[in-house]
Amino acid sequence: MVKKLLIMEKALELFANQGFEATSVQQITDYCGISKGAFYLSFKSKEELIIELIDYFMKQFISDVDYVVKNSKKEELLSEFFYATYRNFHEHSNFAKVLIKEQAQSLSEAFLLRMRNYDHMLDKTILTMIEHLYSDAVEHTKYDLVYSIKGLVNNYSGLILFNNLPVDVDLLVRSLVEKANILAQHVTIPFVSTEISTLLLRPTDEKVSKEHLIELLDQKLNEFDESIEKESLSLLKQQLLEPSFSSAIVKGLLENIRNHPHCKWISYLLRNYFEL
Amino acid sequence: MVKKLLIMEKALELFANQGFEATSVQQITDYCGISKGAFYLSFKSKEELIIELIDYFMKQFISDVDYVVKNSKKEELLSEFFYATYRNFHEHSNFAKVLIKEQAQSLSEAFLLRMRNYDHMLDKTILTMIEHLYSDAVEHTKYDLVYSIKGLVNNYSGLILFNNLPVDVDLLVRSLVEKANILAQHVTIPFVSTEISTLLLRPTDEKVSKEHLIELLDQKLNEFDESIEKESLSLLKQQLLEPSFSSAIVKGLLENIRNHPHCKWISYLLRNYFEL
DNA sequence: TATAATAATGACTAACTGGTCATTTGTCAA
DNA sequence: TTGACAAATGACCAGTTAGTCATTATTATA
Repeated sequence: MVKKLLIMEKALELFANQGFEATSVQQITDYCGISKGAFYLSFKSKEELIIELIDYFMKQFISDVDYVVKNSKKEELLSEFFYATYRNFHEHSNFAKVLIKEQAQSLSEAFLLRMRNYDHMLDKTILTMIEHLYSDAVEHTKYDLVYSIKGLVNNYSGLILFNNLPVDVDLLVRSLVEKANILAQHVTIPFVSTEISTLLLRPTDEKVSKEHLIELLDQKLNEFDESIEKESLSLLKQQLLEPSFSSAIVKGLLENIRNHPHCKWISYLLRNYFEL
Repeated sequence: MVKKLLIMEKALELFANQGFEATSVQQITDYCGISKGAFYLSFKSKEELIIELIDYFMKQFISDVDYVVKNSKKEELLSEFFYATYRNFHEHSNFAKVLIKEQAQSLSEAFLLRMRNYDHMLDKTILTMIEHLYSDAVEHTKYDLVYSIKGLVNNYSGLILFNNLPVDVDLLVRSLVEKANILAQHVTIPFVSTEISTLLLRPTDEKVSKEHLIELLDQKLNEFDESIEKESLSLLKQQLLEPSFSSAIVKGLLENIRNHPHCKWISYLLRNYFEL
């Protein structure tokens, strides 16, 4: 299983520099110092690799940002959001580069749908943040604001990533916070109206079923040795099967697993399921 | 020569849908209904095709926007800028898609440098616009504003192009104008400072030499039959060799050729050369 | 040590890539 | 009708691609 991560890391590096299409499996295996056959023991195709990469990093990114948004004090919410975003882009800069490069690229339909799905989740998180911050004041402009904020993030990220700019993180965040606030307070003419937003924010995204969550929990339970994490996962499974704990306890249990990289996603899903 | 345009058009369509790397010369020639050999009679390589595409459309785009910026009344300047931008993106939507998709893509070094060059020209035009509009009021934030405005354009363009949104152009422009004005008036914490801008806006771009302009003029003169355009070009060449006309006359001559698609670029270069 | 099970290899395939060039086709004037 | 020239063809080349699989190496178990 460690080999899989090696391949993902090295491949990501190559993708970030040359693009997905322009990087061959041979190049990846050479760069990893493994044989071509070994690659196909870990991934059943080159496309599966890119999809796993997308899943791996987007799940972390979205869980992280969503947690921050839902657990920050109002006065720090916006800056915490931008810090979280920057942190993710910075720590996984190769992935960020691939993301920006390949954003609209065709690749496969499967890839596109997946990306749109994650994008949509991020939209919802940002919308939640905006509603919480400005409530009724931005009723007519909130969807427009979502895209403006995403736009700000994309612009400055691209600028920084592809020009290797020296970054004063605090300045960057202050600058972004100011812009977001300014736009929220002064914009009166939204381009993305409520009508248009219905075209963008697709109506239904499949509700995560209890069964699916339990399946995921079982999977994770097998991965862990005895630990706080394992115990927490086990208790969360109990709560799923028959609710008995108070929401404070559930929240605490989620907190226990939150910081383990392999639990961020399940933690995000459960937090939404329990509506915490 | 008409075949060259056919190839460019059809290839652009494929590039917009599949990306440059993912489109083969075979596909292009099949789509054009010509043989592979015929392709190589028009372009000496696949890369030359993409470079010619970039040149063809970017020259039109930049000349157009630059003209609008330098010839609009102050109160309409911003909206004229956004209209011009939208018009170009809309009329050449396939090129716009390629541009957004392939923006950061590796491709070749030659391609990258070329793109950066055009990008830089656009930056300068936007900067000129901002300085003219807000003068001293944005002294510390103007570089940041350049990237914010470019960001706005990119975001909304991407949104519209890749989601096939129905567009109310007037609304779009009003919305963008408002945002630009709001940012210009309220932003106090620029991320792109004067220092950082020196890293982005490269210091020197080779000054277009008089000889180069004359060469271009001669080239265009051969293309035209007797016409107002040809006469204007000829007079402009005279003016280059030994200035005698007043700037009003020169401006009029430039106006004569401006709208001919093959003259937009030379018109842009001359306008900058004569500092009109 | 012997046996079974798993991990890893890299030569191989079939399909496709950008690009070439001897050959054919089409279009003129004589 | 002929001949000269340009335009267009597509079989072909050498190289690369994603993916396979018989073979070999490594490890664990008894």
